[in-house]
Amino acid sequence: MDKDLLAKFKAQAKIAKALAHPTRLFIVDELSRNERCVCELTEMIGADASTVSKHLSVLRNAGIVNYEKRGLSVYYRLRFRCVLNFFGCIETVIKLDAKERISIIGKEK
Amino acid sequence: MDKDLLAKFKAQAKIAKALAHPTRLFIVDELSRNERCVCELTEMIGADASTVSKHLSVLRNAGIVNYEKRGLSVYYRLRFRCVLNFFGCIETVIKLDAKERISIIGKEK
DNA sequence: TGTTTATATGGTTATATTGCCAAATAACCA
DNA sequence: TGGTTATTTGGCAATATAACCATATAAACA
Repeated sequence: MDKDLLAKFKAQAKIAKALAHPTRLFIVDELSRNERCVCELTEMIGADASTVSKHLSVLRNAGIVNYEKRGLSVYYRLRFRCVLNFFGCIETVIKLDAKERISIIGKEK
Repeated sequence: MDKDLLAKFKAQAKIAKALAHPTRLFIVDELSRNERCVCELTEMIGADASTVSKHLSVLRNAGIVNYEKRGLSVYYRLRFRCVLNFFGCIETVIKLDAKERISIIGKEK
């Protein structure tokens, strides 16, 4: 595979990977409505604060979110709303998949 | 987190995860132009055929690709072109990120 | 039937990811 | 200054992923 092409796909994969976790998708979804501090997200998610912080660092590292410290809290924001477009498509995949699965029941080995 | 919401994000994460590898992104990109058999993809990618086959099984499993056996070969096709929309956004993230990184050089600790 | 070719699967090893706890850092306030 | 709260970081154990080799399956054809 061509070197430049490979670099492009590596960069893309990094971002897809950053989104590839239920907790991080929840965070992105939540941030699409409002900025949120870590403690709010931690409360909503119900995991250890350090776990949430690490998920946020993955999103930060991929360039998907921004943050701003105000007082004791760190507020995170979505940097690109277009990330959300992805999910429209994903929903298509999931729904069609569910439909086909129903029509296929009993046909699979 | 709500149970249904969690299930939704798990389903979405499965698809994002399936896309989160350079080789699989290459495959999706290639299939967006044309159907391809495993041997063609293997040739282009330059990895072991078993490795490519496993990547394809990940994409199959996530519902992203379809396949059809003809003779000795198995031809894979993209099931949803909308998956490609994602990459427009990803490119935005990557490019803006590169720009900002340049303007930040020397400012990072 | 036996051989060849294309794919898929099982097994193994190396590496990466996840989640928690404990400890460090940083801002605020008494 | 010392204490409190919010967040991040380091470390560790459990689990998942990726790549290869060897093997199994399946179609084509002599």
